Amino acid sequence: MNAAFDLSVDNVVFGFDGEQLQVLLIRQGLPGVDMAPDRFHMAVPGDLVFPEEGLDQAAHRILSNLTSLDGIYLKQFRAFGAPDRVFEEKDREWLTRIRPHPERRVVTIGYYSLVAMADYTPRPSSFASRAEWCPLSDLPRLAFDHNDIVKAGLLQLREDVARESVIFELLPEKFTLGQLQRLHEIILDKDLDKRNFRKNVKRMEGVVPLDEKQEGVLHKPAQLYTYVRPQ
Amino acid sequence: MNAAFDLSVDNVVFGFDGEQLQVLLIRQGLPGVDMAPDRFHMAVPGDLVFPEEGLDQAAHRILSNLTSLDGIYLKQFRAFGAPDRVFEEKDREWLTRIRPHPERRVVTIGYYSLVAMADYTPRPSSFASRAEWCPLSDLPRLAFDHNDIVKAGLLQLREDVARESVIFELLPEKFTLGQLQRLHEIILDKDLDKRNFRKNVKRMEGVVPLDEKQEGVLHKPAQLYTYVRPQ
DNA sequence: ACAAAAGTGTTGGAGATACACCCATGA
DNA sequence: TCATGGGTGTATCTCCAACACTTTTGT
Repeated sequence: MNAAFDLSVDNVVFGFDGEQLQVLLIRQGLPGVDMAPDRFHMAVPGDLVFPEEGLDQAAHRILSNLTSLDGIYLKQFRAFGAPDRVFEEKDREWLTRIRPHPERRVVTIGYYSLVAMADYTPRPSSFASRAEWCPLSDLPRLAFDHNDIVKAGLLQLREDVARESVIFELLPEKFTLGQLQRLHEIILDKDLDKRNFRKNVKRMEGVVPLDEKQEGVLHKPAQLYTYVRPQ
Repeated sequence: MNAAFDLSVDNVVFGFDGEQLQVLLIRQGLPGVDMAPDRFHMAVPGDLVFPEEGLDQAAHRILSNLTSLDGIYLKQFRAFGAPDRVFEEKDREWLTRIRPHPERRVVTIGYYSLVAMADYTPRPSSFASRAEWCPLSDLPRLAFDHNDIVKAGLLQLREDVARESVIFELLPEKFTLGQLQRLHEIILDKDLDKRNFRKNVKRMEGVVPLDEKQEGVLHKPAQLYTYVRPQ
């Protein structure tokens, strides 16, 4: 009855390269230790919440520590608390080496975040010996229940794209309507009609054309747009 | 750095009486102790998660314990983890008397649930010395951050009403289209046109007319309907 | 000249909105 | 007979889906 939990935050960071959605993964290693290749897992960047820290605050701190990504959009989407979240032997081993209370049950709060890959290059640090983008369509087996967490994050993203204007976080500051459309198509996983899509964009607040065109492309250069948050 | 958290679940239970939305509250008392009236708070039914228990499971168990409501719709909507969630003196005092580790920071997972008030009469037990319905429009100051939790639960409910067919959980087994419309109006907080609303219902799966009419009302009795979950 | 993506309008159908009157019952 | 909510249809408008050709650039 003397329940004590560890609390963590896991960030599903989506990036967009103009082609496909990617997820930011870290390699769970130990500082200064070379591990056998089958002894670690890839994972979503997450860590324990500090005793005196709010959840959103923790999510930002942890993401910044592990990937040097700062001031980005982060949204809590769900708690994951199955008692058997940590079920693989090598996950348990890793916890034993890095956590003060490795046996403790840990409940995690899932956040998703969006990043324009062009604008940010993540730099690993701390216990993440590498941080890298991985195409969503090609995810490996991840640590703990992180495959579920990514899947749930994607579902939430899909729902949010329609209502909020979250999506612009994934684009560089200057973008073409083609990029915007491709991104919609990828997130919603369905094809959209170009002319209809452009009509909708015209009706949309905040998408403003610049006095600038694409350069260095091997086709007709597109008009560049930017997004200014309404109000 | 030796973080240990308590983890709880709080259930925002919405009920509908045909007139307005209500929320189920418990009076946080101590078993067998008469407390001065200003020494307790009303609260949403919640309690600590057991060490070996899943979150959804805990939500059901706790709700059942505190209110004798079983097998009802429950949906996780958000975690609340501000470090200062417990800031009132009397909340702290209450925790001291009832919790093994009253000083521990507690993070709570918010669930909302829906109940047809006509079909369920909650019965209090355990440390809730009373469970009662309270109109949403007339909420008192609640314990901890429970006012925020209720507000967030309502927002989530609003979003879910359109997509899912959650709403029928709030109605008795047999209901009139008038009741269904009023419920929509209350949840969405806007007036709907009767004829248009009825057209939409006709297009909706699962709403089937019964061979029965309202009785004992002082106006033209309405056709009764029931909801059968599609498939 | 060719390849590759950008850009541009119209039409038909479905769904949303707005609107006003008669009906059945209990008191 | 009156008060109360139940029940019904039509016209208009807006939004959505379907559809094909010309333009501009780099190679």
